[in-house]
Amino acid sequence: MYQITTYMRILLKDIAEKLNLSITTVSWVLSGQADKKGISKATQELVKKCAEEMDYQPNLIARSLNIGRTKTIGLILPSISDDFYSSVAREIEKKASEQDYALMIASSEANVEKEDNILRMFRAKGVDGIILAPTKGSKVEIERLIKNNFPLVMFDRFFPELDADSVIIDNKESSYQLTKHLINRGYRNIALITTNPHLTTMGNRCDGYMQALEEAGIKLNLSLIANIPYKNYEKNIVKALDSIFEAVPEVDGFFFTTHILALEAFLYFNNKGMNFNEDFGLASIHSVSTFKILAPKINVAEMPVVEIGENIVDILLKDIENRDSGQEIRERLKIVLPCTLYLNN
Amino acid sequence: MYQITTYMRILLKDIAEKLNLSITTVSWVLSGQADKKGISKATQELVKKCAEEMDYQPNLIARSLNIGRTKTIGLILPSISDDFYSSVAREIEKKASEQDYALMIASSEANVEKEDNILRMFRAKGVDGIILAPTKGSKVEIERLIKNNFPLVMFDRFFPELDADSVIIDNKESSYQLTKHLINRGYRNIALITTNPHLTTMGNRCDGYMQALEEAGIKLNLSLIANIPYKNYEKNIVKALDSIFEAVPEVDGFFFTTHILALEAFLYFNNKGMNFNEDFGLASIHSVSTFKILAPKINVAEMPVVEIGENIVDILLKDIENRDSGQEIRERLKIVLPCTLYLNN
DNA sequence: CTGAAAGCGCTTACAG
DNA sequence: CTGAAAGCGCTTACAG
Repeated sequence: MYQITTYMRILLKDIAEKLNLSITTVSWVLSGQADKKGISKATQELVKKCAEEMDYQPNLIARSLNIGRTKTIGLILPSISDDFYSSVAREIEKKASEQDYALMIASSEANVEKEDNILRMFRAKGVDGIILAPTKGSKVEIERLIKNNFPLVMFDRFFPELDADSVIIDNKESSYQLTKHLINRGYRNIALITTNPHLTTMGNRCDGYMQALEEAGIKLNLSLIANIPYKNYEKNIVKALDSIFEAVPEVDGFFFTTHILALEAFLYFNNKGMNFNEDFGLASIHSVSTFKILAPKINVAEMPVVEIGENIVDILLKDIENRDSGQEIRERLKIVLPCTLYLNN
Repeated sequence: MYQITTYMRILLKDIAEKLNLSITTVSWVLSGQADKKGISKATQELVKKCAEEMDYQPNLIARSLNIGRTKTIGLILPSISDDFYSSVAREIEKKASEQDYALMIASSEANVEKEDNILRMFRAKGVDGIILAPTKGSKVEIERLIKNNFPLVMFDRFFPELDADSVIIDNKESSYQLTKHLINRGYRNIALITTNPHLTTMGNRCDGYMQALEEAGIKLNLSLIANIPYKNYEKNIVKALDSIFEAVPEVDGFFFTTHILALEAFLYFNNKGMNFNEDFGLASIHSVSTFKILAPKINVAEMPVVEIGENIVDILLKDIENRDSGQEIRERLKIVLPCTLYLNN
């Protein structure tokens, strides 16, 4: 049998042979079960010292194969480098590592096929649970996991038809509050700049906008609504803004359903030499730090990144525990976290 | 023996039993060695069809234990959410997944102990190689890996005393060019805003600054040099800028050794109501997209994120191949990539 | 063309 | 207080 040359690695066997003990005894000591198994203190000391000296590192692959757990969770993001996703990833990693879980991360690039492949790969690699910011499209693979009671938490996006644990924000309420605030401040021709409104997350944000208009008795002006295709949004938003300014020159406000679009619009305004901070009422779901300089008067509903990360990991680890202890499948948790509103007058 | 209840998983054994074949045969077909081993086409078809129908997923943990390889690489970053690091992480994931490698990611939080723990954890989990943006401090664990010829590539920071593969940028040259450009444009009192100058990376950037001054016959003014402690840099930079403006009111330029400090300085300038784009010559190593609006005239040396990611993965996979084929230890590669300069006049 | 069996490095029920 | 042995689910040298 051919075994790949790997550099010298100390095994339980090596320690056992050196000390004239059985592998069993060594394993028990090093896995902290020595007292439970009644190993003498003297032996415990010997084993620990020897393991230290030889710089023993357990082979966790072997352990995983044996116990059926890897202490690893898988995270699937549409994009690793996106500001929001990478912030959530950071919180997830932090929380997970506190509980001794490692993190595998992969990018679906907003592509269902890739997402499915990653889901299958993660399962094949034996992750204990999966965290997913899903992309749109067929959900066969996800449904299979849920049906099998595989620990899975979705976030950011929400699919009412899937009975999965999920952590999202109060999309409609925050959007409603932001739009209402703009209206209260006297703006009447508020454009809605969004992307992918067919996704529940984005759809709810649009709903909030519309509800605020309706309550104020402002008629919806379709010329003020821009649905930016996400692919090449940098180009598409230029066209969309051009046509809004052409069709509705009296536009006096902008509600952006994501900070990414807001940022891109600022670039557009800036290129056009517009004094957009003075001339328009601005609002956006989420922000980045540079908004403080770029658009100091923008109204923002800030996503609670830390809480999102914490909730996700809490739920997932509970799921994992549950499954390991053979519990009944409990009802899925659907967490909705409030955004923090930063309103200017 | 107690085995954790995991949901029904199809094994090679299940397929073998169903088809009245041996596990060996099934394994050979599914791992693409059927022709080599002379399995009849008919059997091949049967096996493939059955595996498909039963939705067979190989247990990669078992495979890994057997072959001593996991097809997984580990990535250690000081911070996952940092703009530069998450961009590099994205490229690494992309390149790695193309080659069928998965990515484990962990954050050292710029803490040597954590870094060491992660290195040990990654090894225990059997990653095939490690990519590391190292933090300062003792390098015992890294040296051990290098000594053992474990596939390892460092990036962003460089330690001359470590004989490791590394991918960095031309820190001194880019800094020299940026500073020289400011001088050519007539600025004479250029402040140097840096952090951690004892790190080779940052030290080289400072050297570039000093070389440009020296060549121009400008005497180094220590009052214009600010070394911002990285911890709480948001607070520390305020103090540092305050004292620069107090000590050298005629300061007319700023060279930032990282975009993070530049961004924070813009916030400061902005809060003070300074017209910093008009009054100062600005330069920075790396940027973020909002610089286009915030500081349209800043001179920038842009880090080649894509090339960095590609080089890292290329080298690491070559290291892995090398070790697996039992090659001699080849000389370590120390790649220095040029930044792209964006100079304004 | 196909299979029985050993082995990867652990964990743990069972025996003494 | 300690150990021999089975098993986790694969891969593969060897035999036929």
